[in-house]
Amino acid sequence: MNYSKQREVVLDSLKKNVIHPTAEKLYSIIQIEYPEVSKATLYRNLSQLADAGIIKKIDGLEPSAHFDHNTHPHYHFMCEKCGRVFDISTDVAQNVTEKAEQETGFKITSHEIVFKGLCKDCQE
Amino acid sequence: MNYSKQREVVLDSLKKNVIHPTAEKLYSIIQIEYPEVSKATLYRNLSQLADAGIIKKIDGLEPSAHFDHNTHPHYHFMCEKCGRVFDISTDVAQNVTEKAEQETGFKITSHEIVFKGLCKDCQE
DNA sequence: CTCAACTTGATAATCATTCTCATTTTAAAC
DNA sequence: GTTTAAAATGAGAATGATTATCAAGTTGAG
Repeated sequence: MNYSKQREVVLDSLKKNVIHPTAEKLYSIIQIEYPEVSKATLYRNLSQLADAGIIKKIDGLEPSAHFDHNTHPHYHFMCEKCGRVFDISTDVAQNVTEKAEQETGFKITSHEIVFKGLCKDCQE
Repeated sequence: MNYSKQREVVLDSLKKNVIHPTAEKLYSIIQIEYPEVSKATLYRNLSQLADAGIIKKIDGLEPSAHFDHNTHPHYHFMCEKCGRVFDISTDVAQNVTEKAEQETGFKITSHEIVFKGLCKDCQE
């Protein structure tokens, strides 16, 4: 991957926005300061960065993909009221890969847990 | 929900096809025997049945949604080679909801785990 | 049987994303 | 610093999945 100003902007903006934004959300954020980044470039760079393991695409949050600059293992929680996405520690489900491999005989390379419900703020 | 022949066909076809088909896959299956079921009706009924809790939409298997007639709690595994989706017992991750609620203070109403890797057949 | 609510098929519309391609930028080699 | 091939870009077209629209047909309680 060669350097490009636009890719730098995409990655920096994702790092600055810990809200696990969707591509569209990130696009609108970037537009404010860097209107020179096109939508095609944004999508292109999001997949490239994800392929390179520099960012992570969060599955399970359809209809549109969310992205996370934190590639350390962790799970996610999405509040069904405010829509915000929070990180959940892997502590909540230990050795799941091992257990699932034992139980099935499958070779598991990745897994993802998505919780849904109400965040603290929205419970009130 | 009133009765309709088409809805019956959709539900029966999903029950007969344990492969966790996508909407499009199910459409092509249904077309063979019941060409009178339109795509709009299929999509409409899939969401209605899912809203009613009669079937379940499996998230995390983008880009298109998969459906499951088994609404009992269980997880999923998708083989990255053959694309098949298998059920995984909830044994592999016990008390995750409780643990996550304790850790975060969020009210969790649902969660989903999707594993990816190679199924038994594809490991050879 | 009647009638309002529900459902349908056909198709248009929408949304998210990917693709195309001519132009521009990057960076390694000279 | 010039050359050059590979990489990256912007604009917009194209695609795929899904949802919306709406006139016409179906269902079921009274």
